[in-house]
Amino acid sequence: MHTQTAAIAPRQTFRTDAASVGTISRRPVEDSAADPLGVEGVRMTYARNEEIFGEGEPSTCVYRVLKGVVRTYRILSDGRRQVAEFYLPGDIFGLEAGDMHRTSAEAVSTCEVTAIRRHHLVERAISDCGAGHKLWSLTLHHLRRSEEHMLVLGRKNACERVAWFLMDMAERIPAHDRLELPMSRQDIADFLGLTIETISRTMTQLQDDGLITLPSCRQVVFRDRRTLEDMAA
Amino acid sequence: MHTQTAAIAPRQTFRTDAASVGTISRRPVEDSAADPLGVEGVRMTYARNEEIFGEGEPSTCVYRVLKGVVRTYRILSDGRRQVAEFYLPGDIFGLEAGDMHRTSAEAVSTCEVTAIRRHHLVERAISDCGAGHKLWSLTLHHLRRSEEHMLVLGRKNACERVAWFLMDMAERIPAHDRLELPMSRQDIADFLGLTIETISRTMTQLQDDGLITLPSCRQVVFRDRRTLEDMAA
DNA sequence: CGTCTCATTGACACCCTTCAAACGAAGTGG
DNA sequence: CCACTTCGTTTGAAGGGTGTCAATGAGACG
Repeated sequence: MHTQTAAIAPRQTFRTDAASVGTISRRPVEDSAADPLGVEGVRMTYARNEEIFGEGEPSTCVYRVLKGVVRTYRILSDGRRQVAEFYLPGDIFGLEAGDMHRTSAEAVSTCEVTAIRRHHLVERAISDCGAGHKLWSLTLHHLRRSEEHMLVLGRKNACERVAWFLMDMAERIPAHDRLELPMSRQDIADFLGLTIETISRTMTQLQDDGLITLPSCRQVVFRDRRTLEDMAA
Repeated sequence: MHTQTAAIAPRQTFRTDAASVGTISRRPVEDSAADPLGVEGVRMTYARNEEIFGEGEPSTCVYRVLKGVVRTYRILSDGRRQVAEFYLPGDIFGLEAGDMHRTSAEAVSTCEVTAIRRHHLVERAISDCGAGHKLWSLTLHHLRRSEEHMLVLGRKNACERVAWFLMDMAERIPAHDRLELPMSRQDIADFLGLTIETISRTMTQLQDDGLITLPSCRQVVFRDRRTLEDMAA
């Protein structure tokens, strides 16, 4: 199944810990789950770092996150990785133009998803225009986010990227001036087109500047949202 | 109309030359033009660097390129610009999730487009599921390209970016081992997240390495496609 | 308490940017 | 036909931001 992931750089070794639990967690948890798209799906659980689908695999399902966080990404032959998006509970991922996945998807944390057969969705989109329109809107929304991401990757410096990331996550995981990061520094780095060291240095600098405090490496407390938002803009 | 483009860096001054011809060229050329999306549109011409729509404006139309090239982009308050995509004849642009444009669009060269009323398209998508499905596919295709672009911006060096760009353009503008670039170095730089100087230096280096020749700054002749494709991958 | 993984911090290198100047092509006017 | 201007491109020199390499620190777990 892993056609493209033959020669991966040493960094990706963390992925191996999923193999040990893969066969167990990949079984469906419940037979059916009602979905907001109006198509029945199958509930699945994935362990941390377990692959949900891989680049080059046939695109049979579309997924909706129930619990946990999922990342989609692409990798170059030498192991450089670009995380395209993080998907939080309620988010839908795995929609593809063709019948092959162009990105890979993995569980950032232990997570539950509903898997919806792609052809069920397409059939419904063809018969029910309302559902089709909803899917289109969803894709347009993804495209808009993707274009924003391109602006960040192409034109913003490390500080602005991190500030943007924190503001974006804070918006998606609402909590009063406090943010629990669901992903590692490496994930953030690969999302922002930086290295883990730069993420770390930038975070501590934001702390030194009095914009945030870091009770632990996964927790961020906002102390000056206004300035952060200005940096992120 | 230009709500967001108040304080732009000096670099954007080239845009002013469109103003002189804007009122003339903006008139419809023909009343109606059959479109592959099955909705009638109005043919328009735009001068080089003329704005087709701006960030923040209401999204009333979707466009199809007939002649010339269009760029869509976003800019930061200090003038940094990220070109999201170049649209060639046959391409469709201007589709938005909401009723407001999140990017701006300008004519790279003098160009003709068909403008299709957005609500006509949406109405048709709602009544004709086939058309709706086509629009969805189109958006998914854009999303796929956008994710590839993110990988380039986030993880590739200057050489790889330029090689990728040249290979991509060569694929979209087919001609035997020869490519006529429709856009300036500045456009390429802003598309690839680099500076104009880096683009120039990289191009001459590719020439020195025997991979391309540059008869003029807009013309590229491919001498070693294999190596270029390896760099681009 | 030892091990493992991930995060932080430091020193240094390098790729790309910045600033500056020269170059070339196209257009204009004498 | 030739100066002159203008705009875009090329080239050079120097600096800075981020990457690389390496060591240390901090939790989690057995």
